[in-house]
Amino acid sequence: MAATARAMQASSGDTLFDEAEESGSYASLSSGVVKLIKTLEDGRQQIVGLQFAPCLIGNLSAPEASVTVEAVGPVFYCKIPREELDARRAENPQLESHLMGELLNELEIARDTMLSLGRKTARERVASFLLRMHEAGGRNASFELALTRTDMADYLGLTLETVSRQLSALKRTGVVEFPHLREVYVRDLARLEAAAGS
Amino acid sequence: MAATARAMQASSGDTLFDEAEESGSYASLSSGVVKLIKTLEDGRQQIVGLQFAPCLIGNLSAPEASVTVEAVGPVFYCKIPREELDARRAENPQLESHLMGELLNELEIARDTMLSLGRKTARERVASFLLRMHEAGGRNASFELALTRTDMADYLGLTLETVSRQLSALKRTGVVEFPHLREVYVRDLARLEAAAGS
DNA sequence: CGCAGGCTTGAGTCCATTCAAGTACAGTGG
DNA sequence: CCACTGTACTTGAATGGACTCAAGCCTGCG
Repeated sequence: MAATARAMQASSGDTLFDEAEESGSYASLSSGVVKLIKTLEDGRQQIVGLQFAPCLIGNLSAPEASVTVEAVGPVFYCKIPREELDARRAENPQLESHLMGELLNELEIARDTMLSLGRKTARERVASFLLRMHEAGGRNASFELALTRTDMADYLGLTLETVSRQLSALKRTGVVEFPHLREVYVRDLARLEAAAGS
Repeated sequence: MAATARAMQASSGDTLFDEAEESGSYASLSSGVVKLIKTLEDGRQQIVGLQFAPCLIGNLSAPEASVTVEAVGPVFYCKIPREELDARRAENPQLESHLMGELLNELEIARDTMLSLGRKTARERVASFLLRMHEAGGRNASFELALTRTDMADYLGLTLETVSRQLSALKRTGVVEFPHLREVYVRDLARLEAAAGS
């Protein structure tokens, strides 16, 4: 992309940006998935966003990140110096409005997640999550989960045991199958949607 | 402000925009508070945002609102036709970047709320909320709550009984006082912060 | 083949919810 | 001025869903 961009890679669990720490660059994710994490002093943590390639990572308004960004599985990305992208944003309204669109989309997802976290049961949260991954995977009956059970728990505001139990229950009742632990096969989409509770 | 803007007012509980419904205008909030609500089919609802005057209300990317917007107490605002504001945005990069800043701020708040909803206890959520209102009110020891217990519950992902119990507990232990139900007096800020758990 | 990390399952506990009274308070009309 | 009414709020008792703690099981990999 940019002349000064630097190609990088990271493996699962590596930190790309640290909460409240300054960073001189953005990152353009070219392949893989990253999670955005917020942590309480005592270690409890919540995944407040997932980003899939291709996308831009980094706080558009300040050099300090407001979340920790970690790779989920292997990740390829390019570092882009702040000054460079900021200069382009200033002179290119089309880029700015594209970024605005992405931002609005993230806000919308964040608010849906707030509804989930605040008002849905464990069953509904897990089912909604499967449904979203199903849609992200082109509505194919079988798809791959990027996240471990622990990450799902941190994303859904549950414990990993609860996530596991809910997945088992969905499997037991014939709604989905798990050919390979991280692979999901949707057997009864209507019932999965019903379980997600909208 | 704009030549074509129309001054309006609404009372507590009135709906300014309806979820998934098209609207030909934005609203510029000149006084009062509004809540952004998402609702599940069975009626459970979650407040996914609060907006305080002065601010702009409305979906910047599409004419359909993604949330229901309701007045919290009496509210004064101006309707601004979509085309008008959109035209200004296109020709005025400074306005656009101001809006971008507001949006980033909302996203940040949404993510903090996700951490609250997903990982904090009832006590911590209620204490954090009081703390945020305390800060919004200029860190004055006593301040007014804009929300009813029911609204607080919908914002914090709790029931109104739980909110009430937590407030009573904070009062009983001498952390805060409630001279007039909606009025809060912070008696021990350090302990309130401790109860908020960061 | 054995280890380690990820996952499942079980038993018991606890925090928030539900259901149910009962209290405070503002507004209204007699 | 005071009873009346409705809304907001508080408090109690019992329930239940998700959590904690604790084994044990897969499975990929060295």
